[in-house]
Amino acid sequence: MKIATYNVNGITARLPSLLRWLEESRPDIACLQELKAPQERFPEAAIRDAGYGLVWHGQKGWNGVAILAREFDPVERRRVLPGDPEDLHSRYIEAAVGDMVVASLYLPNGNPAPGPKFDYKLRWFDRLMLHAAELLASDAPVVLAGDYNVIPTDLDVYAPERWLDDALFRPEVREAYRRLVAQGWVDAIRAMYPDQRVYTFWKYLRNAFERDAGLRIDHFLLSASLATRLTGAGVDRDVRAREKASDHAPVWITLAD
DNA sequence: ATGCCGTGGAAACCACGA
Repeated sequence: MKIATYNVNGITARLPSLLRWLEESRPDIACLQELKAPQERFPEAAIRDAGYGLVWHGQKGWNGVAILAREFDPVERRRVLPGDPEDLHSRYIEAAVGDMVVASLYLPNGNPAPGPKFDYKLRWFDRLMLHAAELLASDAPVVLAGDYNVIPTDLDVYAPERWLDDALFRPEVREAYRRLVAQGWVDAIRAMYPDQRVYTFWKYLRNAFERDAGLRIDHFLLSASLATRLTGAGVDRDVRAREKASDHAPVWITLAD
């Protein structure tokens, strides 16, 4: 079982690349973020033609998340993170895929910090923590996959000293991530690569990818029953190297059946 | 230190990203 997460940075602009990657990588489940398309303009037919059932939550202009499952229709459980009826950003969708619960999430960026956007990020984090605790208590196999916009540690950024005041790396955010994981989740990429630098995002600017000036901000959090099945993980860096690439690379894990 | 690049929406520039 292969599960991937991929911030596409615009599903419309990325559709050809996405379809090529799906065919090559053949994930059983793919969580997408930053669709940047309204609900009715998501290219559903093209994804279904590629062999994937799906649920998605679009939004005009920004955000947007989806869950794709190969030869399977995910059963939507929720399309908002509970806790704030006034939050209209489409940043969370959750579905059952077989006996597994899968969430695709796009945590707010939070810059500039401090400020209202940073406050929103921290509030969103609090809501995620409450919901994640409920999911853990359910004892279902759960994977929370997506763009967390969190650099967890110094090992996850090419130049930590340059990111100290950034909303992705501020102490409050690292602490929130640490507390979330401490509920009992396993950070799958870090579990597979305890000491290595693994990046999932490189800015478009200044040849960041060629210099490998990257960040690890796309994460898989696994509940305990899934973590024991973890057999592999990787980043499809070749996809990031292509023409017309997203600034994020697809990230994936494999689980024993 | 920087929005230098990229996307989308609206309008031929702007917001936003991380």
